[in-house]
Amino acid sequence: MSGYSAPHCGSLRASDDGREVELYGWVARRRDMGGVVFVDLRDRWGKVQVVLKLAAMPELRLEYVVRVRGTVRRRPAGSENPKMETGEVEVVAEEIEILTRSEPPPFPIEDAEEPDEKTRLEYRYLDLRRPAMTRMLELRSKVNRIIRDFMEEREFVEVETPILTRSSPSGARDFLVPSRLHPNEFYALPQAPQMLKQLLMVSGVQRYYQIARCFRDENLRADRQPEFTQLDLEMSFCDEEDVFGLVEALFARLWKDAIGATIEMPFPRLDIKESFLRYGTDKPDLRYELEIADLGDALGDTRAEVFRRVLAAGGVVRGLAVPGGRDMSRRELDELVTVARGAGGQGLAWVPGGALDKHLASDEIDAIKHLTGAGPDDLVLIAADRRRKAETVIGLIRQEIARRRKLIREGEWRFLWINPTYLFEEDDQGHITYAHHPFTRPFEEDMSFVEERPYDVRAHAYDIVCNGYELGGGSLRIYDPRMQERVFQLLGMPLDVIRERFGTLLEAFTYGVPPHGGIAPGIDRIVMMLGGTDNIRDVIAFPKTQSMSDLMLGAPSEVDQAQLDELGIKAVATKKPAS
RNA sequence: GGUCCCGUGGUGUAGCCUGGCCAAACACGCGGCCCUGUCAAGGCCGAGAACGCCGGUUCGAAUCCGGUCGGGACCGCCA
Repeated sequence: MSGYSAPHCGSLRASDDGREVELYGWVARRRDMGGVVFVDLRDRWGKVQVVLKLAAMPELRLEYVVRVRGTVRRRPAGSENPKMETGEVEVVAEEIEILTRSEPPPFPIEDAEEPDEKTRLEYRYLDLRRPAMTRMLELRSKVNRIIRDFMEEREFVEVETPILTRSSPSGARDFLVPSRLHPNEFYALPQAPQMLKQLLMVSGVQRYYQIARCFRDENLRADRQPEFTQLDLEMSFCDEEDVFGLVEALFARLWKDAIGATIEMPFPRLDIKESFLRYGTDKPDLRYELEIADLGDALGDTRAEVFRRVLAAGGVVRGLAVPGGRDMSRRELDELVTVARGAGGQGLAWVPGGALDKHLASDEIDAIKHLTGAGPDDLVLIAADRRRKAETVIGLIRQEIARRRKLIREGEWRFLWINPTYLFEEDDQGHITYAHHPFTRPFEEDMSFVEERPYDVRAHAYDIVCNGYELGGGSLRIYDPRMQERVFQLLGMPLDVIRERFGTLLEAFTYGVPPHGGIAPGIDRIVMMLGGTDNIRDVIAFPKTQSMSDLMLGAPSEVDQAQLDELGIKAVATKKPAS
C-alpha cells in the first residue's frame, strides 16, 4: 500500500484531468442511483466525488475506509458542483477495496449541527474527524509553526523545562505528583516556567522561548483548561518597548499568515485602573463603546437609601447608558438582574422607569444622565456595591447588553495593552499582596511614596488583551537585590519563607544577573480567536470537562492499591473537597 | 462555595410554561425495495425512545415539586 504518497481527495482539481490516481479515505456520503453510485470520499484535505459503475458493486456504508483506483476527469458539462472545492472533477473508479468497515457513528460526521458536548467528548476521536475540528487541529499546528519561525528568526532559543518540577511563585493551586524514591515528597507540575526562564537569563541565554505546557488546578471556564499552552518567553537587556514591539510584530504575523487579517499597530495602552473604571474589567472588549461612569459625585447626599448606604460604607455606584434602552421589557430587565445576582451583586437599578425614580431628586437624575451620556431614549443601568463587586457586575452587564443588542462589531480585532498596572493589591483580609508575582519591577520613581500610598506604585507589568480576552501577561523583573529586598519587606514576607520559596533565584542573582523581562501569550486563546470559536475545548484535541474529567479515557480514575502502597499513599477522601 | 441553563429513539430538535388528546411528533441516520448523473439525491416500506436517575404531588406526569447524577455558562478562584 502506498497511500502515504497518494494524491489527496480534497486536492484534486481540473488540472488533474486524465490523471490515474489511487485514493484513500472515508465514505462521507453515498448516493445510490441504482445503476451508478456516487460516493463522496473524504480525507484530511477534503472530499471528492467518486463515480462507481462497476459490475460487482461493494456494500458501501458511511465511514467505511476504502481504497479507490481510478481516473480523474472533468465532470460532464452541467454536473459541476460549485459548492465543492473539487467540484469541477470526479474520479471514475476502476476498482474499489473496502479496507475496514464502520459501525454507524454515534453522531453524523458530516453535519452542520454539532452533537451534544458530552457525546463529542466521549467520542472525541470521531469529533476530531469532523472537518471543522480537523481545521482547528491544522490551525493550531500552523500557529505553532509561525511562532517558532518568528522566534527563531529573532535568535530566540527554545529551551524545554521540566514537567516534574517544584511549586512556582504564582498563586494557583498546584497539581502534585508523589515521589516514589522520596516518600512524603511531591513534585509539582509547572503553573508556568517562571523561575526557570529567569534562571536561563542568568545562564546567559539572553533570548529564551518555549511552547510550554502549563498546569493549574483551578476551576474551569469557557476559556480555561487545567492544562494549557503558553508561548513563554524572556529576554535580557530589554525594556517594555522591546517586549511590546516584539509581541505586536508576532501578533501581526500570526493574524496575517494564519487568517490573512491586518491588525493595527501599535496597540493602544490602557491603565488598569482606568480599564476597571470604564469597562468594569481588566480585559475589555473594545469592539463596542458602552462606557461605564462613576456616579458617586452625583449622589453625594442622596436620599436614595440603597446608594447612601453603599457610599457611606466606602462602596461605589457605577452606571451605564443603554442606547435606546427605554424599549427594554420588564422581562429583559429581570434577566439582567439575574445576571447581576449571579455575579454576586445585590441586583441592578435603572432610571428612568425603575423603583428609584421617586427616591432620586430630579437634579440627581439629570446628573446621572449627564455622567453616563444618556439621551432621551436611553436607559441607565446602575450597580452599587463594594468597588470590586460593582465593577464586576456592571462590567458583565456591559457585555450582556452588547451581546443582546448586537453592538459588537464582528470582524474587528481590538488589541490593547493593559499598562501600566500596579505593584500591590489588597487581599481579602485587607493585607497587602503582590498583584503579579514578587519579582515584578516597580517604577523606580514611584518607590519614593511607597510607604504612604503603596497601591499607587506602578509596575512594569502588562497584559495583552483582544476583543475581551486576555491573551497574555508579563513584566520586567527586579534585578537589583536592594529593590528586591525592599519589595519582600513591604510584602511582609518573612526571611525564611523567601529563602524557602525563592532561594535559588535570589542566589542565582548574586552571580551576575542581566536586567530582563518577558511575557507569556496563551496559545489556546490565540487559536480560539483565529479559529473564530469562543470555547477553548474547540482548540484542544483532548480537553477536560468543567469538572475536570476526561470523558473519553475516564480520567481521573482510581488506581491499584499496589501503586498506592509503593508511593506510601493512603486514599482517605470520602467526599469532594470544597472548591 | 454560589447563580443560571440543559438532559426526550443512534444524532439533532418539537412537546414541558397552560398535567390527561403523548407507550411521544419531525428531520437525519439505520434496515429493505425501486431508480445509470446525483451531490443535504429522490420515491415507497420498516425498525427504533415508556422522556438521565430516585422520590413526591395527583384519579392521572416527559410535563408540577424535591433530591441526585451528568454536561454547559458565569461569579468566587485563576493572570
